[in-house]
Amino acid sequence: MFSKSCEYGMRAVIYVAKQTSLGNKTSVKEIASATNSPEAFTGKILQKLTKNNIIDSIKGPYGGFLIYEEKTKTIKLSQIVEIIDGDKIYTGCGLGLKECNAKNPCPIHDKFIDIRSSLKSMLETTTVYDLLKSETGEDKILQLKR
Amino acid sequence: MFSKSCEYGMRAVIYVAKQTSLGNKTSVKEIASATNSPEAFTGKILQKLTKNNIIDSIKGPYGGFLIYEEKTKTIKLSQIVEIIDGDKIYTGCGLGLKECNAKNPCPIHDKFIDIRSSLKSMLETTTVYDLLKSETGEDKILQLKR
DNA sequence: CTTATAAAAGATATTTTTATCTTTTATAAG
DNA sequence: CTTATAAAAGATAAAAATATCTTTTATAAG
Ligand code: FES
Ligand code: FES
Repeated sequence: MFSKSCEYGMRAVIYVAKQTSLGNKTSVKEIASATNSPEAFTGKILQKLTKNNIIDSIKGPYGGFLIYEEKTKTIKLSQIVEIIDGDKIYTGCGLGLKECNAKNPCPIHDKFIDIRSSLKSMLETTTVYDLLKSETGEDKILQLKR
Repeated sequence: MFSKSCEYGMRAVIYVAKQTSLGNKTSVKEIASATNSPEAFTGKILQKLTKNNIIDSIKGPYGGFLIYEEKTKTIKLSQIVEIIDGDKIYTGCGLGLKECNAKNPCPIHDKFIDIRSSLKSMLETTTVYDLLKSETGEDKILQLKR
């Protein structure tokens, strides 16, 4: 569904948010290890997310990454996906035609846009904050490694 | 959503089915041109689809690819996708964890499986035959190039 | 049997994605 | 000011996906 880069990115943001909520800044090394992602590559992705103002970073000793809780309420999964994977998943044709166009639909258009819309809507209505909150109770673990 | 190979494959199967229904066998060259796909690469994909018994091929003069109408009723999009892209799209975790497991769910599990299931179900309930039939009338064009 | 045609199979090349390594910049603390 | 730390930036490298080219096999027709 998503590229590896995007998966690493989403896992990283969730982990950073969790750590910030616990009062910790966290390093590339720690993020990569906690999310089971390659370290240097994760660094590149964090760079991109920082440039795009999803997370914040602080250089130097006692530095690291963080994202304030208030901000987690405004960051939607759709933003992370779009920054890393672009908007193909929201606008692209299921058969890979250059443009998806209801006026000139491909054979799977009607069925495909239902799915595509649900996905878009799910990503747009899910904030990082939502993911930190347990849905079933207080102690659901944030599972990011396996 | 799908790999380019998979997109080419779906477009090719739809085109072959359409041509068969018109009484024509069709060549790699014609399929590639009609679906706007790279010729040699499309040949490879057609090979794979033939081996997996999705379409039939005939070598030599007056040869080409075909898929009988009766068969189009039994071939689901899900089969084409699985042959080319594997089952990651049906079973994989949205965050890319090694396994998606409801007993040990990742933070987006609940929301993600809804989408994944709808997609799976859509692909499993859509046959190649369905795609050849107009949904709004008799003369909806099969759009495979753009 | 020979020739022409078209797919199958195999080998190679290109591009994109993923991953790593090195150098630079910022900054906290002594 | 110097040192240590950690991210940013830039340069390479490796792997996977996409694409092409060449050789082989099957077969229809003369
Ligand atoms: S035209 Fe193909 S999905 Fe809309
Ligand atoms: S565990 Fe991640 S989607 Fe199921």
